[in-house]
Amino acid sequence: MSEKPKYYITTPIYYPSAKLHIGHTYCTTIADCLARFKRLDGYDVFFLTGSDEHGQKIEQKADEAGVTPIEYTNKIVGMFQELWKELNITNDDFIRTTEERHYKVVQMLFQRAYDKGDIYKGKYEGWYCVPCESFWPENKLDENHICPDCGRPLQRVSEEAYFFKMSKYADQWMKYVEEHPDFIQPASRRNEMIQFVKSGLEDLCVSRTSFSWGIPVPFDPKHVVYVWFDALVNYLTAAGIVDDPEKFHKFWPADVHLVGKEIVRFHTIIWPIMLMSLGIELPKMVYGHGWLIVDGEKMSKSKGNVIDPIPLLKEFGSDAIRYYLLNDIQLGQDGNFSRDRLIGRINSDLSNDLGNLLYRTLSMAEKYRKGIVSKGDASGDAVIAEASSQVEAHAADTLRDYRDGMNNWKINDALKAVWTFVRSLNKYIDVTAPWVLAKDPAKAPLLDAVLYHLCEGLRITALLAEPVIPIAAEKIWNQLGLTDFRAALLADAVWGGLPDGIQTKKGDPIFPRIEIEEEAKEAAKAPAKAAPEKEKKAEAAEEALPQISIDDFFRTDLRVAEILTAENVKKSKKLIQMTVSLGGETRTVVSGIAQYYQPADLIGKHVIFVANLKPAKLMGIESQGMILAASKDGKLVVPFVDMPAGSRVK
RNA sequence: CGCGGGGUGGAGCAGUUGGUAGCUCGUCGGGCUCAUAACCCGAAGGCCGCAGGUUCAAGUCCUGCCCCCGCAACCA
Repeated sequence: MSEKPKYYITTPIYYPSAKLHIGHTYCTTIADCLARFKRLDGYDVFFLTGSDEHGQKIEQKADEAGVTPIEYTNKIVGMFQELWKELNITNDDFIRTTEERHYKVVQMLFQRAYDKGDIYKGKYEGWYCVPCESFWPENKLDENHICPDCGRPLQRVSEEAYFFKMSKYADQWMKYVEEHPDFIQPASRRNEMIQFVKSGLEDLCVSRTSFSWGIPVPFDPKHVVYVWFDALVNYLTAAGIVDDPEKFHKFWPADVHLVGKEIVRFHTIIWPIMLMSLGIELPKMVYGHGWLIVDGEKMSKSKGNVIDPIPLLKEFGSDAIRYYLLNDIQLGQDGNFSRDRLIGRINSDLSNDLGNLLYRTLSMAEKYRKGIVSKGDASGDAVIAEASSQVEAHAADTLRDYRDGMNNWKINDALKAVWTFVRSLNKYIDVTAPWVLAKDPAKAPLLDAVLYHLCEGLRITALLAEPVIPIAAEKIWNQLGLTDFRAALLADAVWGGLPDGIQTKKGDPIFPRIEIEEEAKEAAKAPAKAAPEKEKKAEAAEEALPQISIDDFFRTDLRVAEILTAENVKKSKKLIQMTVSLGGETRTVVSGIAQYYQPADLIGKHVIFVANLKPAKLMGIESQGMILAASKDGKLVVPFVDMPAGSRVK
């Protein structure tokens, strides 16, 4: 009686300062696919995701919204959970860092590290740029101590904080990583991290006094625990380190933390060192996946090309999105998300290859055999016998390659193997031509054998496809006349599992084709979810503005301003700093137009200027207003006017 | 010399320890009629960013350069 092997996989816990985008969806989808695969392969799986809810930013956002921080995060975290439901994510737990169970763990572990002498009270000493409001560590500065951003002199400042002795463990870390080459994956990230540690580790600031939305330091409650000692510990909390020692014993260490490349450093350096200090075993692997790029550009709010997965899910269904993300994107590196490609993959792989295979197979079963599929006998025809045994052998090869791919972080290779098999079944139909066999009653055993091979091939395909397209996989299973899909295991994906004489039940196509014309109509109807996302977003934003009264309008003080000076902001690609005259007074303004205008072309020009805009700091420079510009398709044009500086614009 | 990723048929990507350059889509031609205008077969299309070097042999290893894209780091 051997116990089931266990598998503990996590995603990062996401920060609820905004809705999740397709990038988070990508990460969670990968984790879900692996979790489902392991379950299918007989593992006892614990799959964790959650939310990281503390910190100054949440505190501010909640304040702006006029609610308490927990009210704020409740709402956004609810949206996270809704998204995971829509995507068919099978997480076994959802941890929120605001939960009681987590407080206990953080405080206990913080205390433990403190008792051990690895946390000490110190002063956050550093060089501070007042205009930029940012700290700079010594090693980023030269002997002049000027701000790397704005070039102004820095001030030496200090504030009380607790520190964690990272530096103490640098050698131990290096030794561990050398002895565990698989700990950081892929290898390129590992090399990056080794370089980083070689360049020297500094102790980590683990508490703050400047905000209060966090877990209090147990022995010094005016401090709250800062970021990593709070967030990373979630993996222990959920595994039951305090509440459920038996569970913890079973599942810890985690088999893999799946993270985006931007947080690989925290998960592969800070986290292991924390665990070393706490005397807790390290996770077996941290895998850093790449990012999703949208039509060649990184997603960002300012570009307006952030993709919201919800409309996509509503339009195409979770299986299609999952399939696309898992098949079309290379795991270790950045991948391109494109709506056109998504539709292309749905049509060619899901509708044409797989969906149509099921549909035509069951159509023939229905037409020729009233839906009943018997094993038959292929030996009466050399060609059919040969083709049939090839299908059987291919099924076994497919299972092997699929397993290899799934186990080695090559999900797309695994899927490629499955789809090669699917195409071979389509070809098998062509070679055996069942419609010919159906005309000759003497060939009934051959026809049965062919239909059986097709259905059995589809049964195996359904099992292998489950981690990726769970809904469709179950539909295939049920249409074949099978039951209890949820209880099926990968071990059942061997040839011959389909019962003799089973009654199939053809249904509607499992993946209807997406017709391009309909798609265009759909896109026209619903701009927000249509491609190219970029432009549509911009249009939607414009349309979305509510009507305002004339009084509202006059609250904006628009003036003609003359540009007196203009220069590129140092180290900035986008910003131009200008001084402008409003007739009487002059203002400093920073504008993101450097990619479209040369400073020299601006001097002397008269532009429309928002004179009563609240000042804001950009690259450390205070911008006291805004120059109006028209934007379209990512291009900017500043309208010039021929009126004296200071003129009111209305 | 700030850090990192990348340049491979029209598009998007694979190419393990060097050994005949592959896949999907698209295009063109043919086949089939069970099927969701689908499926099957075939073909065209590549100085593997550039230039050197190592080697019997380089997409792959080394050096230099060019170009694109992220981040640091900002579109008020």
